[in-house]
Amino acid sequence: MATHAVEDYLAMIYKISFEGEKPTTSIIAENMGVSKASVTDMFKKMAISALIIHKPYKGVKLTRAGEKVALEVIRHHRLVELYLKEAMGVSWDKVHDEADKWEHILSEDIEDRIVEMLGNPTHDPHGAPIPTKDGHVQEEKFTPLSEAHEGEKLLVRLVEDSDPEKLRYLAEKGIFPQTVIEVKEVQPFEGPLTLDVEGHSQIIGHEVSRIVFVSEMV
Amino acid sequence: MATHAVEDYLAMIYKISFEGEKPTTSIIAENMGVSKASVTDMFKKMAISALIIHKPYKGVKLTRAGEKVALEVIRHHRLVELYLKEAMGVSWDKVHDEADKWEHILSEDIEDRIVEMLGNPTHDPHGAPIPTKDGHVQEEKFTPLSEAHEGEKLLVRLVEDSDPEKLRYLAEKGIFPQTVIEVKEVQPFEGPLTLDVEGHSQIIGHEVSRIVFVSEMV
DNA sequence: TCAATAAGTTAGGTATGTCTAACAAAATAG
DNA sequence: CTATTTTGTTAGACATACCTAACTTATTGA
Repeated sequence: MATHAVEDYLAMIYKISFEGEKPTTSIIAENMGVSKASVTDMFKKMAISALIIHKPYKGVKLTRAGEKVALEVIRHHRLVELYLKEAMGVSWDKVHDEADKWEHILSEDIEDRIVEMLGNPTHDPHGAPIPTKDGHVQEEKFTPLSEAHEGEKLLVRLVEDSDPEKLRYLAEKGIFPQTVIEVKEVQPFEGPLTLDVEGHSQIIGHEVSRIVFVSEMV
Repeated sequence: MATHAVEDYLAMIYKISFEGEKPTTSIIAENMGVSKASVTDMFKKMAISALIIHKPYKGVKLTRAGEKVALEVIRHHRLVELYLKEAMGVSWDKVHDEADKWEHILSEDIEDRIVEMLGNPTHDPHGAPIPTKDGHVQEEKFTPLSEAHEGEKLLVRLVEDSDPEKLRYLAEKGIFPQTVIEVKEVQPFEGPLTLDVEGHSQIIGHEVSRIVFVSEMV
């Protein structure tokens, strides 16, 4: 069994890879908030356990075994986020930090009960897909709202979950997954966007628009 | 902040003391499933942190600070047990082991939500009182069913929660906290007890009767 | 009361997961 | 194409929480 720390590393490697970055020693160190030396040690251990393959300067690759552990942790995380929101009424900006703790102690039994209570959910409160029990996800790539153009009618699909401040801000503006927004105006030089969010005009900054991912309405 | 291990030691010391035993190095080692040397180390650390006072051969005493931590962990444990049973439908023989994991990661926020959802509960599914947030419990002493006499009409008040097998067995017999039972026959030499449990005649062994605690009906 | 037993501690070790400082190697840029 | 910068590793520590084996101290029972 992987330790909590190993689970965290594997999930992070998965996430970084998914985002199209190379999970190198430095990048993982940066994202995990630990020193590069610690990452070197961990990579060594995880390579011995056949969870990753490490090529210095090229980054790390999850083996199928490593990927399975990563997806299980991510499944736990996203299920717990949704459970906290739906069953316990925790606001969506707080569920991430709680889920970081719960993801490691969730038993099969409780996992199954949560799944049943939530009716086999497919996505967490931020729009991220929940991996299946047998270790598969179908992650989709969406466009950041920061790259939207005037006149577009967009469907919010996913919001990055790690910054509570920004999530609270977006909640105030009425921006959640499944919200339909129309882009009224895009100011140049990374300027603000004027949106129509369910009949209300909202102006948001470029910075915050980068964590909102959208797809075009058909 | 106390580590998980320290929290476990403090809760165990509280429990052992409450049961009238002296929490000595050996007894804690036995109950925690660790070596005596480990307990010596831990006692030293906890004494430095002013959580306990240790007098070799005399046992350990919780300081008020230590007691508060112990009661907080126990509060978490018992609240989670009840939550798992009431809100998630987990059977009472399984809640203990799950709660052992949850008790250490429960945030104030989630704790408050659980309390609210359960309507300020006072007792866990085994009949044990839930300490208050400010660190007080009013634990009551009950008589083990193993010491009951023929003809007595008794109210089940508490069942020890650590043995799932026995809990499942008792559940089959319909014996829970608040169940009324009449003692029909007590066989000598630690023999079986014949009970009337809500109109059904039940025979249980002496061993299992020792984890059931009762009070007399008025 | 004093020897046997039980209880407790010390010394030295292991595993996990961190760190800093020094060093090595690869990538990149002029 | 080599010098600088970036990236990565090694060496040596530290904290937590364990362990066994050896030793010491207190309790107890004959």
